[in-house]
Amino acid sequence: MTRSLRSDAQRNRLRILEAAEVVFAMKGPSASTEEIAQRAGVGIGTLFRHFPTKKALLQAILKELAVRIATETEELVRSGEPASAFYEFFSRMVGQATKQKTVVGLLAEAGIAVSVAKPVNALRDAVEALLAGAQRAGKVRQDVGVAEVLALLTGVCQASMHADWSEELQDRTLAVVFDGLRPNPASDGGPSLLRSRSA
Amino acid sequence: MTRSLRSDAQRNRLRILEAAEVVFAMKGPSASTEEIAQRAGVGIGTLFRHFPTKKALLQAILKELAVRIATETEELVRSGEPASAFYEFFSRMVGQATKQKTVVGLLAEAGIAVSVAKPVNALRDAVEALLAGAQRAGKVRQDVGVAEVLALLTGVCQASMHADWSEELQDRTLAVVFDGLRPNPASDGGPSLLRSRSA
DNA sequence: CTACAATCGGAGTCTCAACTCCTGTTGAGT
DNA sequence: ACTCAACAGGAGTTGAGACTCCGATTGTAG
Repeated sequence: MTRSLRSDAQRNRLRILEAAEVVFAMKGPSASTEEIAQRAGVGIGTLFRHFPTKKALLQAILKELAVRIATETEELVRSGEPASAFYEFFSRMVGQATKQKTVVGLLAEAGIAVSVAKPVNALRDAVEALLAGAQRAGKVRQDVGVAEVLALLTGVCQASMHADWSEELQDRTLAVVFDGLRPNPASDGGPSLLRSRSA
Repeated sequence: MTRSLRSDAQRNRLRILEAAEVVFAMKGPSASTEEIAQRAGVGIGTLFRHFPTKKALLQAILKELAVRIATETEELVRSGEPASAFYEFFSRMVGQATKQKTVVGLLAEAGIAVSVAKPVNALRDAVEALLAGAQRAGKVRQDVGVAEVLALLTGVCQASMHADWSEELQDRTLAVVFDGLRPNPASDGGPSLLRSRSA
């Protein structure tokens, strides 16, 4: 298998990971590897020794992020009220996106139909559980699925990241989305755009 | 003022504009100038003679797009039913974004508080009129403003562009947003996330 | 038809960022 | 303490894309 790294190598690997997380969060995936190396206090060569390509480094960060968020989300699922948990999660996510540009990329990957990576799937599953709970509690309409939720989440995050919204605008926008997600007591009669879920 | 260009120069300018529109629409703003020049059937030098920087070219395209969309939108405002016009416009916009990557950039600019360019402001005004009409017709709740609408529109467009959605997912997502935008007959009582509009 | 200024074209420059290579250094087993 | 494979570091290579320069062309005024 993989023999354990020399102590200094371990330390540097960690430093690089930490630096990359910060830099990618601030500047997005287009941040330069040199900046990361500098922030980590290592040479560029060292960075590429540990992560053969920039893409590999980005994926490592994304994976870590996915695990952290998935864990948080699972906790939300478990501990307590499914009613507010779902909306809480949604808000928190959007709030982070403004500063954590990485989450947007992450969500985009989660939106892809069949994700290969396990942590991303875990995140998707956690969101699904959250949604299911809120639906059982009657706080989210029955006819939406994870796909739409992820889609909405991605959209709002991306938009809020690009043009940085005021907190008020963010709240207002979320309020509209949330109202759309809530079950509508007066939904009998009018022709809905929503076809009933077939599968 | 500006003396009229030589005939061949006019022709080339047009060709470049057309080519740029197509290429930017397909590949987004990161498309290379060389590809545009090639598609237009002119040399790179010619391209940069007409548009001193890539940015200038992009802005020219964006401006044109803004004018076209603003015009269409104004027509929607004028001719007929304000009720469906608003939702029609929203849907159409999202539908285009998948293939016209340029519209996303355009909307992002429109979201900025004080836009400098006239065409962009015209677009914003047209959307505002559309919204006002739909609100007067009772088809959109009173407490949303252009800012939120533009924000929502941008978000959904960006998301649909990035991961290309199936048509069904697109419809479902739009349905949720639309339901959020509609006035809620049963909105008395429950604590709403929406603070009443102050200004 | 001629002259010539406006225009064209594309090889070449410049910049920036990912990635490589090789020399010097160091952790750790003996 | 000694050895040496593993590792660090950063100058240098490579590639891509925006932009420049100037000799070759061409529209058009006279």
